Amino acid sequence: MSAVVDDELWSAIGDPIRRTMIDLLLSDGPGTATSLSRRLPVTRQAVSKHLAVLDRVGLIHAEPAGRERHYQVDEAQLARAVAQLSAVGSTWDARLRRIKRIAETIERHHTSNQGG
Amino acid sequence: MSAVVDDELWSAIGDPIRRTMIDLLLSDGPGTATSLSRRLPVTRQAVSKHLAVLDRVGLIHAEPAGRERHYQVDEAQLARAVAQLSAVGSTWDARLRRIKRIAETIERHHTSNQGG
DNA sequence: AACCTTTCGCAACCTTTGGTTGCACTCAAC
DNA sequence: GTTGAGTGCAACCAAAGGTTGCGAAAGGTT
Repeated sequence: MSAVVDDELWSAIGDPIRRTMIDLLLSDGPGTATSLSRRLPVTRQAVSKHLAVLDRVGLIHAEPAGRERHYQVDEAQLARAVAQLSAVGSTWDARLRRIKRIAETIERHHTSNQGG
Repeated sequence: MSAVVDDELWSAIGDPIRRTMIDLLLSDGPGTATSLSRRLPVTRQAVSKHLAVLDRVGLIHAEPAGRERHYQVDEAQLARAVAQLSAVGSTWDARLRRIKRIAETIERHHTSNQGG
């Protein structure tokens, strides 16, 4: 019954640092562990681990460039992630609406039964 | 530059178990730690801890009923969470589209410069 | 009332994950 | 070839998710 989501993908974007990293890669273009760490409140090594996580689920991929490793967002995979976000969102949204409708129905019953 | 999201709220719904719990509470109505644990792959105590987390960020609230504690979703707060999901989603979506447009522009340049 | 069952909360403990520091290696530039 | 920036690996720490074990409270049964 629960929305069919890829837990790996979700937990990858569930971390606030990783979300910010994706944000940075999208807004500033490809970057390295070092360049990203300069714009984040954690060390290069921590960033490196996060990059490994994102790489493992395919949200980003690395391109060796000399002594550097340039990471960039995999657009298709991120699009999938976005789709899952909106899927879960709309599922909950629909349920909330249904609940609200039922609540209103009950409210009406009360009103008609007990005369306000 | 990153989407303005409530990290507490995000990390609350970032956990797959907690997401499923919200799902269950929405689809089956209010439940207890015990009732939820029967439908989840973790123990009652683990569920109890998750309920505490969700309660702390206001996504659910408890109602003592005899020896039981009935938890139910706070609709307004969940609506806020859904809004944040879609906010992040659409931010990324917009950036992806922009990148795609730029990529196509570059593609066109190549085509016109190198003549195919 | 006494008893048994269910549900809960607390505490101890283990494992994974995110974070840090330290160090050795590589590649580029001088 | 030396120096400097960027990487990767390893050890170590703290917090989070999970488990078991136990004792307490509420409800049903006899």
